[in-house]
Amino acid sequence: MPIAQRESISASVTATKMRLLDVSGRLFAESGFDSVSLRLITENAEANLAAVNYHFGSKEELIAAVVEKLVGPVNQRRLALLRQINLDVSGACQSIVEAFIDPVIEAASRGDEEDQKFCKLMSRCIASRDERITSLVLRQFPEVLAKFVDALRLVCPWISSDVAHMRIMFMAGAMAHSLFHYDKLVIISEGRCEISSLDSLRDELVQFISAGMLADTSK
Amino acid sequence: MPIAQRESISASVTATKMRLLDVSGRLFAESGFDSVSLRLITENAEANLAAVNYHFGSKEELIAAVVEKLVGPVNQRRLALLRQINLDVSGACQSIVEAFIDPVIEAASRGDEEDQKFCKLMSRCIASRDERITSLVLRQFPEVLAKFVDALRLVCPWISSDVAHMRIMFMAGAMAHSLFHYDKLVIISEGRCEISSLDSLRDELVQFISAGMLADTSK
DNA sequence: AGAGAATTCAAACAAACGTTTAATTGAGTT
DNA sequence: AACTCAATTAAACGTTTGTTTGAATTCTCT
Repeated sequence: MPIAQRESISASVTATKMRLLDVSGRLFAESGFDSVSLRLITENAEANLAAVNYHFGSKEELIAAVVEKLVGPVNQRRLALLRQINLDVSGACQSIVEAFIDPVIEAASRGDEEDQKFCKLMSRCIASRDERITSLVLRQFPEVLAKFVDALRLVCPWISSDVAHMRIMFMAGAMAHSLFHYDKLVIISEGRCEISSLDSLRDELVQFISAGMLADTSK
Repeated sequence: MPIAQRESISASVTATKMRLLDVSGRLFAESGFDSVSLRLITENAEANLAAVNYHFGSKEELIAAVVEKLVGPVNQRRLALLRQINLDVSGACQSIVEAFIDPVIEAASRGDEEDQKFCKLMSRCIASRDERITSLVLRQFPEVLAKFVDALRLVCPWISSDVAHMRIMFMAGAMAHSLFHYDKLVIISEGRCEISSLDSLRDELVQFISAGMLADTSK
């Protein structure tokens, strides 16, 4: 039924196309990109099986659309937050770490979906082991990496360029891993670790990584 | 009727079976567990297509064999190293971190294969997003987690149980992520970061994580 | 209302997958 | 030499996958 077609004639994005994007993201978060079939997607989106190929061309292009829609805004927000930091004040290192992490937490909390789903999908993008995914994600990442390395080395002059690059990688890994698995911590710890909210996870991540960033081997 | 029977004679492991295990590990490291077909495995192992089902029962059991053969010894070595640590001396925190990381580095360097392949496979096991894999890996992990949490809290009494659990998770994430992606750092950094050996990566990991472990929020 | 583009639909496609089957080999035992 | 049984082989099985097709339907605009 034509209800929401009041606006935007030329730049029209079909309701079905948006539904496919939305459902795909939710299913990809749960089971990964490969495990989710087009049949499962189109059934959940109440669309025809051929809808994905019609609107996106192929499953691969659907995945690309989901990934880029997800990581693009996050990286832009990271750069925006980084620009706002006064690198001269003490605590600037923690601000850098927050500029990297908070865009993900914000996006997760802002979403109409549950936080978990978003975190899992984001984690699958950041730390994917699939070359087809990483090539999509890493396309935007060189700029982010370079800017954060520069900022980090301004705040911590004793860190070499190589070490700075590695530490950014450590940060990404710690974040991606814990974003994906933090809800399992209760089980793995056999009840010894209580459920932690996403916000408390964020706080601990910032503390841990900030301390790691400030580490001085030569000291 | 061929039956994939449990090894009544424990010493008898066929040459074909060992070749399948070896080739599977190498291929799984490159492309992941799902993407590698039994046909590709058996061709590379110069065995018949039915060989996997004959010797292991199913592909799933082959994966389980590969995973357990890989992560089992590493976890045992972790616990052994942890027991040897004198938790009273200064620098004990770094020793704990080393006890977690070094077994992986040792196994990678000891292998007859290239380091990269081993690291990628190990990383796929540790930080897998596939429930079927994580359930295998995490079976042994509660003991490791509990022991490392206890040791960490002895050395850093100001850390709560919840925070200790999270920091172990951060450590695993930083390690797994960098083990898998460190060889890509040259490309992502657009040449600004030189190739780093596995040993130098290990040293920086230890420095970074040790500092993170020692972080004191209340300070 | 009617022409034309855009979308949806059911059906079929070829390819790849893990698994199973039945026949065959080959060394060790009686 | 006949028998045994684990191991290997070629071939086929039934599913599932992404993709394509052509007709039917719905929407847009004059």
